[in-house]
Amino acid sequence: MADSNNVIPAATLSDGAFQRLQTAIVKGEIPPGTRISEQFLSTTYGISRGPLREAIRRLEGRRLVVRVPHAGVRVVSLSYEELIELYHVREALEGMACRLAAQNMTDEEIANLRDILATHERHAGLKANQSYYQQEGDLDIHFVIIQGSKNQTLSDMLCGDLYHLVRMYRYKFSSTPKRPQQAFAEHHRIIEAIADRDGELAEMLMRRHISASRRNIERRMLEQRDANTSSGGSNQ
Amino acid sequence: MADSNNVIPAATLSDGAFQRLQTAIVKGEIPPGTRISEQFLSTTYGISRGPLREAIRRLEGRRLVVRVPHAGVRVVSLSYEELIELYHVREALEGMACRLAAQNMTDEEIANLRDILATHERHAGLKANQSYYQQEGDLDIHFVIIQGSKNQTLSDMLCGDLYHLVRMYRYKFSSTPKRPQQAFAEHHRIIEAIADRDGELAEMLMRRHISASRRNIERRMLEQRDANTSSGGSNQ
DNA sequence: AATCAGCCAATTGTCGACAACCTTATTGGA
DNA sequence: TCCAATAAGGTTGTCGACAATTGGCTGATT
Repeated sequence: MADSNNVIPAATLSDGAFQRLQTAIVKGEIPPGTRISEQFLSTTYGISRGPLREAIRRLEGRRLVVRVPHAGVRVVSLSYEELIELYHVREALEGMACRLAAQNMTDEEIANLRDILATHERHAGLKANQSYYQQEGDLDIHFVIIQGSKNQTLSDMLCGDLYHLVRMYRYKFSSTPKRPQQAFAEHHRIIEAIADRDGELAEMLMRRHISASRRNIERRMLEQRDANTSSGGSNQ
Repeated sequence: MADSNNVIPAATLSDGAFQRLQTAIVKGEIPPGTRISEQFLSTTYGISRGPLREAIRRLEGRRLVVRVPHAGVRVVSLSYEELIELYHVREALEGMACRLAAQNMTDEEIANLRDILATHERHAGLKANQSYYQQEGDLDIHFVIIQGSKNQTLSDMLCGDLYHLVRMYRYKFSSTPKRPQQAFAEHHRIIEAIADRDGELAEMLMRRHISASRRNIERRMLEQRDANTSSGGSNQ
């Protein structure tokens, strides 16, 4: 999902391996930093090393795996700095998506957006509010807004490569006590701006929303580094 | 160039083919829409089809080529709509880059930026002003500002994939009479904002700058469509 | 005991051949 | 004359085997 050409049932072995590997990486089934053995996957998937290598090269082009010549490939593992960089990119891109969504979404789509928010509200009321972040795809406010921009290029970048990459790391930092309620209120205001067709405001609110998430991560990471003063830090 | 890992002298045949192909595509030596024959390139580059296919798959992951199973791959060819979409993405991303550049560039780098602008001014004075757009790499204002953001992820996205893709199509529409002088003035204001460390203003100016280019393309494309009313438009 | 040299196993990189599929030219019929 | 079915040719997809390089292990030397 999230990819437009994913309904096609794998026209070729390489395509199949690519799809399986991408979803496996992106859903966290293969943890970041894991070394990928060609021979192992070859026997696991029941295909030759040829198509498998081609699939891996495609992943490499998408920056989902990192390869060092003659040594092997590993699932990409974001350092703290790279995660922050990613949030800056998200802020810019999703802000733009939000602006475009305000001018391109249909009234029905906006109504649907409101429904999703209401559903989340009910769930948040009776269940643990940390699950607010666990929604995916059509149930994720961000995802729906991005699709609503009607900009295919933007959607592909945000939903194909970045979306799941960010999701992989979201849970790590989303457990700040007050943050979920705050995020909920922010989402509410963003949707209202879109409903008002106020692209400028919608973009600004979305950027603030993501920027707040980023600062939240920065703060928590600093605390974490203070906790263990020796040998702190970045993975990999 | 433009890629951070390009100085490495091709540790493997596949890497070499990837670099050669990427630069060839991105510099326009292989025009958009051209069909790529594996056998031809295999003999041309003097390597087997295996590594070559892996290189192509990497290009595919970067969306520089598009492939239809069992039929072959073609160099990506942007339709009018996709080009416009790309400009929206650029506006968001380069705007952010500009904001970050204003807060992260060193004084020396800013001075260098001013020098480049002055050089362009002299060239524009005595030579045809259309060549203003032909600068590349370190001589391109946009390129230098993006690098100045010190955000590696952002730089990779903008300079690796999008930068050359946009350049491929720039010449097509850049020949509007008054546009170059206007662009020059806009660049001047942007650099001043960066020098003032005013990220907010720098971002706004850069976004206006790119937005103006986009509207320019939209207008020219409309004229072009009016000219030949029958069978207008998008390639592919 | 620690370090460095050299060897060995394992993994990655490359190749040529075969199979499957698409494209195109040709031929026959309407 | 035009369209459609068919067959030939060529291109892409897949495979197994071989070569090259890396990383770790053993063991000798200081």
